[in-house]
Amino acid sequence: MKKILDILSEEMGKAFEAAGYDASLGRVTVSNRPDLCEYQCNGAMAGAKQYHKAPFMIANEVAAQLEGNKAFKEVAAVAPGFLNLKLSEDYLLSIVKEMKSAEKFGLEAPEKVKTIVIDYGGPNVAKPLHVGHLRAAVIGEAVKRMERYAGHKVIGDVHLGDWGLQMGLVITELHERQPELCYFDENYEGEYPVEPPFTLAQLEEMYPTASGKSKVDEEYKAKALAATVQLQTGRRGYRALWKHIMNISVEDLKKNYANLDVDFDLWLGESDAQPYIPGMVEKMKQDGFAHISEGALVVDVAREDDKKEIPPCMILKSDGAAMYDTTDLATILQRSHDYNPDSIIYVVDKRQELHFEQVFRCALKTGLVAPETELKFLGFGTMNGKDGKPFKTRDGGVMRLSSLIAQIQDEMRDKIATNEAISAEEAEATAKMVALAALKYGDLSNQASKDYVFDVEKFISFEGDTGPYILYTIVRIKSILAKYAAQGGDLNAVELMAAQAGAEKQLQMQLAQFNTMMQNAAEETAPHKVCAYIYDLANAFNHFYHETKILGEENETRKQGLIALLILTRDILETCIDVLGFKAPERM
RNA sequence: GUGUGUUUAGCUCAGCUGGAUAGAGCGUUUGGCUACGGACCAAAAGGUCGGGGGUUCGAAUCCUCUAACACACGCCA
Repeated sequence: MKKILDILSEEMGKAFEAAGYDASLGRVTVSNRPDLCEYQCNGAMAGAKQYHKAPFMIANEVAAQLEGNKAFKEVAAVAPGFLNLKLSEDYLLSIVKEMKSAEKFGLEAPEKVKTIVIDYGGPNVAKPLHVGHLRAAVIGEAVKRMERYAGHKVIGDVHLGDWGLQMGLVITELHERQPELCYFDENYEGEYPVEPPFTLAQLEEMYPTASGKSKVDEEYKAKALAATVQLQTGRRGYRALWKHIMNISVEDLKKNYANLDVDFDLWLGESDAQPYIPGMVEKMKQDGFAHISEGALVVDVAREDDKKEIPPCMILKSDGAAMYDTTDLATILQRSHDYNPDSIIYVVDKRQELHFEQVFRCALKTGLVAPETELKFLGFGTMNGKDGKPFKTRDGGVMRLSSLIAQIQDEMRDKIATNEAISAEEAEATAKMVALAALKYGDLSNQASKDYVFDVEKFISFEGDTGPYILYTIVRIKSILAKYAAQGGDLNAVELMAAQAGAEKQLQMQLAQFNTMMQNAAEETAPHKVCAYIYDLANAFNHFYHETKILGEENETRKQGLIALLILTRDILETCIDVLGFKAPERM
């Protein structure tokens, strides 16, 4: 169904036309002066110059044309030329009713259904998830769900970091510790053991140790680099070790992501793009795109009109190994081959923007994807502590994601436990649900591209612009509906009614904005707009709630109308939080 | 050095393709439960929108200069 502002703009456009002006001047927006009107049109002022006429006169002429219009209860021309509008309650009702019966509450299917691959997560195997991975997961998941709700075909890929130097580092460290293992014997021809030679905990400890050593020990680093190349070029024992690392690590990653209610359609990684590398490199050479520069094989991606120098894309390092340019390019080729996507969206730390700029240019230049393919970099900012500096543990270390989540869940459990007589199991489950909402809403309500302050106290608060406040509102609605049903009311037999009071009308108008908001948020891949919307909606509801007697309403028809409004509000709120990636409990 | 981003109330942030008196939350002050969840609601105080210049009937928003901070800038990812 059409968006309410388009419907109103159309009516207004007709009035402009009837008065002898361009219909495009009739654009209607939500009022920024709610004390004066509900909607407004500023077209008279915009058209004043074009028609050499005082804006106020134009506004008056247009207002006269809207005399008796069914959509507007009131149209006022105000100096210097504003058209202040109030909606007819009956007309608003017709819109809200249509919305209620429409699929996806009136959100129209996109003109073209796009196939979108979304690359988020980006965890490195052999390394525990830390807070830095949180934003990618949370934002990526929301964007995935948003685009899917908007009607696109969306494929989420975790894109594991499983093919770089970190693997060489782990292998080297293991060699230092257990050189006798058969994996290191180049003459070994038998089967390798099924059981891995290390546990998850050992693995997680080995990587940072190795990483630390390589930074101070040149020889050690050289070994790790060599091991990386050997792994990539297929050394049997290293591949077997790699497989062990993968198995252990991916299992753990899946568990962690499941805790966040983040799920990927694809668990591919850099290594899966490996088969595409040789052909890709060969073709880049043949087509004359790749050349040797300072010992490495590169593709120039600089352009004449660049404001700054863009370094070339590095296809192979001077030692012949692939690096992240290479795997990202090969991954594009792979995705193009597997899904022929219209769009690939990368939800990645914004500090990698230049790298992806190079990769995108290279992919387009060398023809890895069709020229019309959209390669989109959705960079997110850093999570800072309250001091404004990157988020760390108390002793300055990197905080593991699981610790962070556990901490928030603990605090949430304490809060909920102080309330009512809820069973321990329910309290536990509810605490997890509310904690997740707090965490995700806290992140998503900020613009993704900006750095933001991660303030646990603020996020888990039940007051203000927080996840728990949104959940609280939903739970409150559910509670009333449950009571209504318990009193013998039939939730399926209620019908919306025209608003009778200001707060009720405000609520209906807010509901009517849903499709506008969702389309806009999806087009702009902006989850924070969904957050802003549900916050406004929750406020509109709570305001209405405090003004209106619902279950105590004596007129049965009116009571049913109010219940119907509650149901729609609940449904919209739950749809929105589902898109954001969290859920509301039945009570809390 | 070059480029990108940020700068809006004490703090954390919104502000849609330029429009009326720049909005929220937290914090501060005050008021509201014998109605359906007071984990709520209502109200007040608080801002030369980093600074200068320009475009426009009209600028937080567009252009330009400038300051501070953050980030990035070939063989890690």
